[in-house]
Amino acid sequence: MADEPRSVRKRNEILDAATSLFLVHGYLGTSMDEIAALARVSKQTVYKHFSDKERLFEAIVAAAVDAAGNPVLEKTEALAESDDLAADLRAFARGQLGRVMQPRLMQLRRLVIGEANRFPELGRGFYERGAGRSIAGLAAAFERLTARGLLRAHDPELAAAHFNWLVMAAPVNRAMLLGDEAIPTAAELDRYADGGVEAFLAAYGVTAAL
Amino acid sequence: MADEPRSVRKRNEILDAATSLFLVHGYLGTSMDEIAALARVSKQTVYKHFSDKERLFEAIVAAAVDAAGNPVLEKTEALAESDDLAADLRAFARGQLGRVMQPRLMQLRRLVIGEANRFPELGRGFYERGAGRSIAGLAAAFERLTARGLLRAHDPELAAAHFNWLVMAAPVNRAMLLGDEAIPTAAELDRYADGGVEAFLAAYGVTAAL
Amino acid sequence: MADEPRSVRKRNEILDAATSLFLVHGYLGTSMDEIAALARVSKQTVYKHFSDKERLFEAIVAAAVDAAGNPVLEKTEALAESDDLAADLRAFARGQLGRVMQPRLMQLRRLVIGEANRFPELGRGFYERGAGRSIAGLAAAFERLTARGLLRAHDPELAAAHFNWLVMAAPVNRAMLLGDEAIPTAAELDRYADGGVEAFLAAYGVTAAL
Amino acid sequence: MADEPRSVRKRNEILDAATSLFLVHGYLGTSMDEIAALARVSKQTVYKHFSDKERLFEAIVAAAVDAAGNPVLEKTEALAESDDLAADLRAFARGQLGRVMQPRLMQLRRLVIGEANRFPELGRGFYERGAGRSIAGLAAAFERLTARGLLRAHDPELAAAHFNWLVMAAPVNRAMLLGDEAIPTAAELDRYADGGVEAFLAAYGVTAAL
DNA sequence: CATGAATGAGAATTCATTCAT
DNA sequence: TATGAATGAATTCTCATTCAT
Repeated sequence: MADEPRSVRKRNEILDAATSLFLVHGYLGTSMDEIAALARVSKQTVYKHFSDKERLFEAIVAAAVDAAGNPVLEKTEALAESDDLAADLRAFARGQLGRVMQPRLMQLRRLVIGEANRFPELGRGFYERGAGRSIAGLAAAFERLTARGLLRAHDPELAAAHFNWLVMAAPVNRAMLLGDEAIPTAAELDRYADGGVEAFLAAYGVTAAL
Repeated sequence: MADEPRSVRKRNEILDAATSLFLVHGYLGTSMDEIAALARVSKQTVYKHFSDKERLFEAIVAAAVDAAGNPVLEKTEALAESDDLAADLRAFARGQLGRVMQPRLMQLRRLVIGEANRFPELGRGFYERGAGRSIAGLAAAFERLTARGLLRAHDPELAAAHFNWLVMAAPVNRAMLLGDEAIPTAAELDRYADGGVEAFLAAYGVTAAL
Repeated sequence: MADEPRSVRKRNEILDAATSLFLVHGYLGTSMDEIAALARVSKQTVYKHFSDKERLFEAIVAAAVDAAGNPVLEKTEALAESDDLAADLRAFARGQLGRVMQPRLMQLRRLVIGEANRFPELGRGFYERGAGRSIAGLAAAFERLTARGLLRAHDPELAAAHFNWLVMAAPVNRAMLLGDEAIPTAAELDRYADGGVEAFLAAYGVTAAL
Repeated sequence: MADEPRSVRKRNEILDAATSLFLVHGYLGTSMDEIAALARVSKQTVYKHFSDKERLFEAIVAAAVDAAGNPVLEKTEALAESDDLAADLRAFARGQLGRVMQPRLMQLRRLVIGEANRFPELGRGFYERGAGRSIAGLAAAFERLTARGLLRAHDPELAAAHFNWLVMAAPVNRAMLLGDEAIPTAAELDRYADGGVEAFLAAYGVTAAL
């Protein structure tokens, strides 16, 4: 771990430098010189590892998306077998929202959206690993929960999207447009999550039928 | 009107050219030369009208946001006095979603988000005239509807946000990341709208209580 | 006088504007646009009166040199017939020094020196109407005064140069290099003048021989 | 010495090229392209060594002023202990005048004066290392010589200025305004020097009192 | 006659990329 | 392997000057 080859260490330093620059200044707003300088590496070294600025950028974003992770599948699988759905949905919602609203992820989302014309594949990757995966996982869970009689989701895909965005859309949209200072505190995020879950259960829950 | 002064005509041609270029290639990706060429105007003329690239960009975005309009207030006021809430909400949702999902507006949203670090005021303006205004108008309407016994929105602001994003979030988010080819057809948009309204009424409607 | 033709008035406004700009920013540092704007005249009007930027500049400097005047000849003629040489030399020195040290003239001198490579004739004109003329006038006076036995100037030309620069050189050189804030007060200038005259008389006067 | 690093050699070539161009065409009249071309260096290399045109200019002038030197202090110290004042003053005057009147120094003086508005510090530096230092050194010497009874300089500072300008002012002023062709020959300069010294001694010497 | 526009070049500065060393 | 230099084009912006209207 401390003994990884020089080359790998340099590569990571380049990735780190490039990531923080690209996230803040965008693709065109970041120069290879700045990246090399921040990574304290010669420009040649950068080009040795990444043949292109485009390729470097794509590697950056892919790595950042990966790093952001989205361990939703394990959680939705657990959700499908929940015994206290309201509580478990709340916990799930809080977890997901807190993860998504990290400043770095917000910046990454802005970056990917801003470059969607230039790098369409990045947008697709971001979507698929992000909201797409969440909604797919939720849809499977909601289908199972409906089968178990704990939910009434005739169209599980749609219900999953509704759940996802009831929880996320408002803070995400604000943060996209209003900048990182508009990112709510953890407590506020919890309220967004709880409010979304409450509305979702009112719409799709079975307890309402009592 | 056909006789407006040359100067005004030129100015508009510049604005048009700059808008289409900025929307597609972004701020840094668009050069003043390209703008002048597309407007079939000399660079000097561009600079005589807009002292700066930054100022030209801001003017572009402000004009585009204005042009996008958002005549939500009249509509939410009508909504507040609705006699057939389900139908009227559906109509409202369809109208808003169709308006918001116009390709040009999608591009503008991508642009503003991508440049939010460089031009924070633009993000704020976009938010306030867009989702912000919609939600505010809806909140007022929902408060009135709750008073009239047609809705149960204890927290009208939150209910408004929920309505807005139940209808919009899924297609907007997809289009942001997946590009204009991901913009659904009108029929699909109507389904999104109807599905969102249905979920909203299930959660906040009074008919469920019957 | 109040009724001079429009054209002449405009011409003077252009000259005024150009003068103040050229004096401060130099030839290359001043643009025709700025001149036209400051004169509140269209650029065409500027070009109607002065076919060229070069020609305008030359006209400016010539006019400024003329305006600075140098009414030295009348005074040196009077000097030649002085009955109280010490007092009259002092008065003359003070007058000349005060005239030369006006900020506008200092700026003009800087300008002409700075552009001496580009506009050699301007330097020549400035020299001839300035120090050159003063020294020539003084030389004639000193020759007469020597003939009258009031001075011992075997080489009147050299003595005139010595007089001129004993009085002027120190403050002029300082002001050239140290800027207008280094221009001495009137009282200080008088001391420079008196000191120069005193040294001159010690070197060239006849009273010392008593 | 022949083996100095490439980088240093390039830097010096840039400095040389920039100096000769700036001296002749001034700050605005010289372009970075011309400098790079004359130095046979790419523009990037220029910018890698000097981040700015302004900074390059300042470096040029500072280096030129330094290179001009002004080893006046040693000489004035020797002067203070002179046994043959007239001869030593003449030698000193001839040396200083010859040094100051070098064409390159004249050009530098014109440049600094012409840019005194844009670069005030350069004017100050030039003054302090030039006339200012000379006069200060002379003043100290004259004070000592007065104490030794070889001179009558009640106000040594003023006497020093008088000496300096009696020798220098006429040719310097002519050369400033009339261009390098007006620079006198060495023989003429010697006559200027001798004439100045003679007048100075007539005014401030003690032999006159015999 | 005077304004707005056009021209065409040139300014400073920066860029991504590649070649020497 | 990595540094400095080179390249060659592109960027924003300004300039002097000239047409049209």
